[in-house]
Amino acid sequence: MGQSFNHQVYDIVRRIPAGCVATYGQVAALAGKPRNARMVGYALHANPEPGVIPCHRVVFRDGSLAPGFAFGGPDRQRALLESEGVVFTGARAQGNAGAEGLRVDLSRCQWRA
DNA sequence: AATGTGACTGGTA
DNA sequence: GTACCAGCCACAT
Repeated sequence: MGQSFNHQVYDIVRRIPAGCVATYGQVAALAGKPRNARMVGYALHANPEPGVIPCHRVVFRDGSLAPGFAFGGPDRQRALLESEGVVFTGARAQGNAGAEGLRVDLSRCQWRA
């Protein structure tokens, strides 16, 4: 049942509390596949229940956001997270989303199961 | 069945 | 500090 992983991802992301974020690798690990961080992103892209699954609370390991596939823009994602009380830092990240220039302060807002 | 791609990550330049 | 590259695993064509 390969769908289990997918379903697990949704279930895990769904229980991330507001004001906190989780990394793709973290969700993947909780789902039982620590190497499938990429698959997590893929699963969230499928997002069967938008509005129910807070995929905006899932970020890169460095705290940076997706380059441009999210909800209508990483700016939208950042606004949403800030609205929930997530703290951002004004530093740039790796070549992934440096254009956006902001990273979540994982030290303070990363979710713990 | 094989090749290419990717909402990732860690390591290196 | 940032930028780029290679490795990884599952899905799409």
